[in-house]
This record gives sequence, C-alpha cells and structure tokens, in this order.
Amino acid sequence: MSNNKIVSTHWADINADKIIRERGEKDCYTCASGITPSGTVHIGNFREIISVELVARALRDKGKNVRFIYSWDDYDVFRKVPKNMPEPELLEGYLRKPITLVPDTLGRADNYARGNELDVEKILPSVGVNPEYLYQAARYRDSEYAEGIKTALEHKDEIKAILNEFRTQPLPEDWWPISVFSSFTDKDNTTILAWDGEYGVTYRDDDTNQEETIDLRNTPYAKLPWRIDWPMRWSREGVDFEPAGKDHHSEGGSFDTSKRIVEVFGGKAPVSFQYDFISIKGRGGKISSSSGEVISLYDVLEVYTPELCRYMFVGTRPNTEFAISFDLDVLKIYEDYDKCERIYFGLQSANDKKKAKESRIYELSQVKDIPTTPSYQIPFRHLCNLLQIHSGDIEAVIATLDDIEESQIERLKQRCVCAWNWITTFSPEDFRFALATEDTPVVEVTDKERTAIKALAEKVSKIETYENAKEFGNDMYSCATDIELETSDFFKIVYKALIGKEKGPKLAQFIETCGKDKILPILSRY
RNA sequence: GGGCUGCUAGCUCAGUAGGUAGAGCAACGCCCUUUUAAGGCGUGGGUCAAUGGUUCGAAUCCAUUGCAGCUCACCA
Repeated sequence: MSNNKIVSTHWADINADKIIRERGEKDCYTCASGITPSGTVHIGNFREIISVELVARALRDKGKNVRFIYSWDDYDVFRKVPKNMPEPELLEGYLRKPITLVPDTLGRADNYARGNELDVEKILPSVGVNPEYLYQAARYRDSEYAEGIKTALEHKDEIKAILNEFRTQPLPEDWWPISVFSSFTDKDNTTILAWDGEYGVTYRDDDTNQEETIDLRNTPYAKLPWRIDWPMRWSREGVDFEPAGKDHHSEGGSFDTSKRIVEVFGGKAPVSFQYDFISIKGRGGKISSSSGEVISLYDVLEVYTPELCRYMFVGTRPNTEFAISFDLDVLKIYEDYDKCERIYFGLQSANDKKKAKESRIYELSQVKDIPTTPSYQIPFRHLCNLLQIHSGDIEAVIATLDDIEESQIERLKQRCVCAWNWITTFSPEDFRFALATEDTPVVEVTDKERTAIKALAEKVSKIETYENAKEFGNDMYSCATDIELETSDFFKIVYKALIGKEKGPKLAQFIETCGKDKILPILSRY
C-alpha cells in the first residue's frame, strides 16, 4: 500500500496473484486448459487458450515456474457429422465411436481428432502459445487412469448424490460413473452390468447383445464421463488454475459439480474464472463448430498480426463478451494498438496510471521478447492507401518510406500482408481503389474535361516546384475555373480517370503520394 | 426456476484496488467564396437505468427494482 511502485491491475496479474495467494508458495504452478477436438477449434475456443497463456506468463513474470498443460479430450464420442467434412456418408458409419477412431476425410492426419488437433498445434506457436499437450484417448487406452476409474466406482453413491443435487431427473438406479466403448464395435452403445469391486467391469454391447468382462488395468475401453473425468484429472495433475466458459460456470454446471467431486479424488478445485463468448463482426460465417463454417485462429491471423491478435484478448477482460471485427473496426484496432505502443515507448504522453496499464497490455501482447524499438508509426488507413497505390506491392511501399529503419522493416512487412488481405477480402467497396494502368480503358470525356485534364497533367509534371501539397491543391482548381468547368465535375472526371470511381482520397495529397511517375502516364492518354 | 453479465454522449463502447466522466464514429465550425472530403485543427453534447445505503467523496462498493442478453438444470 505504502510503496510507490505501481502495482499492475491487469487481469492476468490479478489472477496470478490470486493463484499464489490461494494455492500458497509452490515450486511450480500448473495451469490447464483443454477441449474436445470434435470439430474445427474456433476463435472462441482460443479465448480459453490465450487466457491461460496470459496468466501463465504473468506468473512467470513474478518469477514462478509454470507448467501449462493443454488437454485434448479426444476420447469423446463422435456424435454428429460436421457439415464442413467431405464424405459425410462414410463418417455416418463412425457415429458413437471415439473421435480418435474416426477417419479424417480431409486427409490431414491418421484420424479426425488428430486432424483438428494438428491444425491448432501448428498455429499456436505463432502467437506465442506453447503448452504441453496431453492426449486423453492415449492415456485412457493405456489404462493410465485405471486407478481414477476405480476410485470413481468406489465412490459411486457419493458422486451420484452430488450430481443429483442439481438434476431435474435423478440418475437412474442402475447408473454407473463410467462409460464403456464396446470391444466388438468400438461404439459406446453399451450397458454396464457389474463391477467386481476391483478392476473388473462387465458390460453388454447393446447392438450385438454380446457380453464381456474387462480389466481396467489392461483394456482400453472404459472412460469417465465429463463431470467426473474433469475433477479426476484436476486431482491427478494438481491443477492450480483453469478457466472455463460460462456454460461450465453456471450454478449446477460442470465446474460446480466438479469442485465437489474432486474431493473424492483427494484433490482441490483450481482457481478459475469464467470467460465469455466472442462473436464475429463484419464477415459471414458463424463461430459455432456445429454449423460447419467457422472462424478459426487462421482466419483471424489473415487480417491481424500475431501481436494484434493477442492485443485484442489482452485488452479485454475475460468475462466480457466482445466481437472480433473484420469490418472497418480493423482500422481502429490497429490504430489503438499503435497508440498503446507509442505510450509504451514514451512517444505519446499519458498519465502514470494509464501509462502503466497500456504498457502492461503492450508487454503481454508481444509474442516473444518485448521489442526495444517501436514499430514504424504510420496510420493504418494511410498504409492501406499506399498499398493500393502500389497494387499490393509491399516492397514498393516500403521503398517509399525513406525514414524507416532496418529493425522496423520485418514488422511492417507482416502488417502489410494483413492489411492487403483485409483490403482485398473484407474492406468495404468504398474503401477500395486501383490506380489505372496503361491497359485500363480511357474514360469518355468532353472536350472541356479533356482540356482540364491536360492542364492538370501540365501542373503535375512540375509538381516539385510547388512548396507543398496544399499549394498544389489550390492551384489545381484553376484547371477547371480557367475554362469555366464546374470544379465538382472536374474532380469527378479526374477520379474517374485515375481510379475509375467518382470520388477518392483528397486529390492533391493523393497525387503527391502517388508521385508524378505514376500519375502522368495515366493523364497523358487524354 | 437457479446462476452470470450488461444498462455511461445521437451510435458503438472505454473507464470498477472509490478521488474533477473518456475515445471513436456521427453532428457542427474553421482551414477553403476551393470537391459529394477517405485530410488537418477545433467545438458542442451525459441527472453514468431507477431508488435507497456505506463514505469527506460512488459510474465504481452494498441492497432492492426495472429492462436486455447469455447460461445451467440432457451430453460434453
């Protein structure tokens, strides 16, 4: 309280402090996240991953060791054929089997679950996320959870009582805290018949009516249902922190029951928080994986650089819903980030409180080390115009920036790629233009207009004799007024000739930016 | 029915370890009797949903109410 050091109030730091406070001093803190790879992992799922990454980094920044585990819950059942998969008829036949036994009809990997996992594992390092992956199907099938399953069986009544507290319909009399995949069909259409009090479980395959007794220690078929599986793994891994979506965090939701059931396994519920869903703005496609067309981290990285991508999540409290925009908001997000960077480097003033906050956001937004020099500061909107003037030629754009430093080039290139993707794919039609070339058909003009264009070309040819763009702009009007052409008609025809549209960026500045080498060949055709 | 979140400028939203209400867009004005402005500078605009409480001080904390949204009570 009395120290004058500013304590970070960033949510990641606050949660890191909370973990240390509630869990005590430890050699290593285990932070966990996970998901069922039953479909494309979308940007909403990414929120959990990045939330854990940020808290883990906050703990490390406090000098703590952190184990960041990411659980692929890939021993789940294939319930529904996703719409974005080829060969749905083939996949139909695999319903009710574990998703690791379903073929990947996209040809990405040996099986469907692995295909979805690989998509994520390949991209996460690019945004600075490097967890230790745990594969639950492999663990279950290797009988690593035999003791956990036995413990659940031993405490069946206790677990049942906890679950029943929140259910509208109590669990049936013959309920068991496990489920079994049939060794005959691989499907989970099975009924547990008996447990011998040790490791022997007898089940019936309801499709074939075959019965079998399996040993939990050396057969791969049994698993725990989600509400029991989760707390069992908390206990086994000693999870100190794991956030969850609001669906888990409602009263009676799985976090609620898990924090009770974990005691059966001799563990303690981790520190957690609820994160809200995110939505998409400015492009088609839903975020949910069941609809087929989903927005993934790959899609976001088309338009946002890795730092920007982190920045959006860093700067928003996790329990707040927000939209990832692909519309004009993209400009604002980039400009907000640049402002944040300027404040960090002291290029823009801010009061102490704001500076501390923005600086922390900047640090946490970085993929790796924090840069020692700021990026080349250029308004994103202007960058978009430069790219369009040069038809997306990034090298040509950078060549026009004579004050750019070597250390800034790579970062700017990365940004140009995203900007160009955005312009060509998502920007509104009004925003786009393409400078005419020699191949562009000349537009039809009246004699008067032709005279004006020639006069303009004359002025452009000696544009360097003007003191600045403004003086050039003022003089430009005489091209029209000298011959009594309405100035508005004049501008219209010039824009038409240059970019094929009736309006555009403020003309004088625009012509200056393009340079006479680009403008004269166009105008001289009239 | 339970839980959670939100309600701040015309619009979209920042802002909660309590300390003089902010930004972007829109509007308006000027640069400019010189575009149908994608430029620059500037201006105006708010009983922070309502009521009550705690406090020297509340958008912020507490309670109640209203409205809106999400979520759980199937599965995971």
